[in-house]
Amino acid sequence: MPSIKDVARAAGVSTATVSRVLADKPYVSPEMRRRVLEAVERLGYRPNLVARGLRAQQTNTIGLLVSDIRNPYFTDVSRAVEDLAYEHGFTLFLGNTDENPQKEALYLQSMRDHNVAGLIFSPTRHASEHFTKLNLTIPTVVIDRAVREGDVDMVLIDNIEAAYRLTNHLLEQGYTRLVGLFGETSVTGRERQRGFEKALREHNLAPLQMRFLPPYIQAGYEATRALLQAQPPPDAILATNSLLLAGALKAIREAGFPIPEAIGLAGFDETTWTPLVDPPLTVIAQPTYEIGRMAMRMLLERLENPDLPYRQVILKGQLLVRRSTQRRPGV
Amino acid sequence: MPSIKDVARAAGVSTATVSRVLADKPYVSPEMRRRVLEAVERLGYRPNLVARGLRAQQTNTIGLLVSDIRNPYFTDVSRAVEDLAYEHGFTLFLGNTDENPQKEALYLQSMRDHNVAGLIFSPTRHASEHFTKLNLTIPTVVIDRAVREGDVDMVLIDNIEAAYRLTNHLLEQGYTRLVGLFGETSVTGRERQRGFEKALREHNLAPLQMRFLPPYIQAGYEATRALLQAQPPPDAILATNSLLLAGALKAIREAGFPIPEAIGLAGFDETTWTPLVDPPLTVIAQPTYEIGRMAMRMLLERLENPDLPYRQVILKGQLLVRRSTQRRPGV
DNA sequence: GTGAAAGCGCTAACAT
DNA sequence: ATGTTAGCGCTTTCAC
Repeated sequence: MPSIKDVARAAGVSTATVSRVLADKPYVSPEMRRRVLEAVERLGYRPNLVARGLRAQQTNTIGLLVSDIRNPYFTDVSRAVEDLAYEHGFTLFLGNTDENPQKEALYLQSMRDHNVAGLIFSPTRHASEHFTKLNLTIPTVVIDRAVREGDVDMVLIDNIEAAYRLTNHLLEQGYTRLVGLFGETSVTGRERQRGFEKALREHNLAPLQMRFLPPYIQAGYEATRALLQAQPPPDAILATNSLLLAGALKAIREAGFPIPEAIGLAGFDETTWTPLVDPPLTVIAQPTYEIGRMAMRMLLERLENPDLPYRQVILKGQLLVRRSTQRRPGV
Repeated sequence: MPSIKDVARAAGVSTATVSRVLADKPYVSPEMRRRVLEAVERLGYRPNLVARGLRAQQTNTIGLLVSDIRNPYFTDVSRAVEDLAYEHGFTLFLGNTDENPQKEALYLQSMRDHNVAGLIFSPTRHASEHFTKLNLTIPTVVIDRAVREGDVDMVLIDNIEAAYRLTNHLLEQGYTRLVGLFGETSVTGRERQRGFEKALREHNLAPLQMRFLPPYIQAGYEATRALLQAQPPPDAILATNSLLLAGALKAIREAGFPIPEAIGLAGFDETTWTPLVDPPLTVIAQPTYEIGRMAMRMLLERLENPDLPYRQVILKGQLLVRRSTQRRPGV
């Protein structure tokens, strides 16, 4: 790998001139520019980004910390983030925290140690509740989970409202014995629970059951299996992420309850399969790509202008009504 | 951010001693070690990885280049890679190439510029056919797509065999007018086509149609829609990745052909939804997590020992027979 | 055992 | 307009 010195020697100029040419700085004669570019070309020179990062005390990397990239929500978000990062010459560090505060802390350390320019970050419940204690000096945009205190940019959806809307839809369809499955590890789960309860309360109903679960299909499956044993069983299940939803569907299927007649099923997150399963599922679709794009855009703006006031962007989920909750198709 | 100098000053030693202590080098007196560690603790010192990377001419990062992280195959692989990377103190750079040789080339450049220690890489068809011309000096493990020439470690599945097995299964079920949907942009698509044709030939049949498509649901959907118009229509469709498969399912559904009676549907890649859709889909399940883990393990071994002979690991896909191809449930 | 000093590749302040 | 040089933070000779 040739260094800037090699280029300077080959072009018969100083390294400073090479640097100037490459940075498109003014005050370089056309002749010098030509000679430098020729040498760069001939040697196949590429600037060493590690050296540049050290010197500039600033790298062109950004860190993306999510709980699990396999969660379709984060898969989509990460794609959006990466797209925009790529367009702007940033490279993406990816880390899965597994909703584990310790792993999360290690990754935050690592991102700092790597001197990333910025961070897009979906904090665990623990981190979102003690955000200021994290002492993040890196420009950060928080996604998906609201942070109580602390100055940060955030991109969120209105979880309470979305869960409220979804629950109301179930109630309008005549379901009354509702069960809620929530993520236990993020504040998002709590918020969706609030919307769920609010809708029920307004109808003078109480939840039949509520479960806070880790974000795995298996967890949704096992919880649902158990819940279906109750006498009388629930007549509707609301699962607040795509993993719990998939698990719930599997359990209801196996138990032989017809959907939507005996039991209604609704959840969060539009994925490839929600319209394709049997029956197609009613969900709140989050604008995942837009969330990722917005987060990255806000980060870029903050890098450009650190004094910007902190902003909190709240996007709305979209209710997609499908057969899994259509108990009254005629109504 | 305190630097090693600050630690040295605080501990009353030289930076060399601090470095030695942190690297757990021998020949440091217990007293010095104690003082250094105390100062490190007190100042909250963290080594700057950018500086270390420059000095060592070696970073603790690895690059993962895939066509699209949203493809469930790559989502799973990336999770496995990240797990193992994390366990070994490596941080992951992620890039989507979109099957675009130019974007791919830029990313390969970028990875080199960042001086990554190693690369896990799913080449476009173009790159896999001209692999030596890529002139990769970084230790690399190629996944998913075989590379013709060139010394590289690879982790693959036997695509010809898998497609052959899947096609035979369709033929055994009595389907005869088979259509194949293949990825156009990777060599994987070609290989699966070979297995498809081989099975047909052995039954003295010819494919009704074959289509090479970009890896998008929409592409699978549109192609299938068109294919179903034929007179007589196909009686089975084989889609060689999960995106084309989802598109095909959607089109068949809309056209109102009952699966598996009027038309059989089979494909590649087990995902959350393949067992949950209506009807559940027969697929070749690739051991995605194992592929990612193996790739990363091979990379770590090569970093440890660059003189290792190059290895090609071929894993077998697993045929999961479900209702979508069960035309003869009794047989 | 410990410290002084060079140097990884780059940029920017300063000198000319 | 161009060159000289210091220094980003670290590790590793080399000298003592």
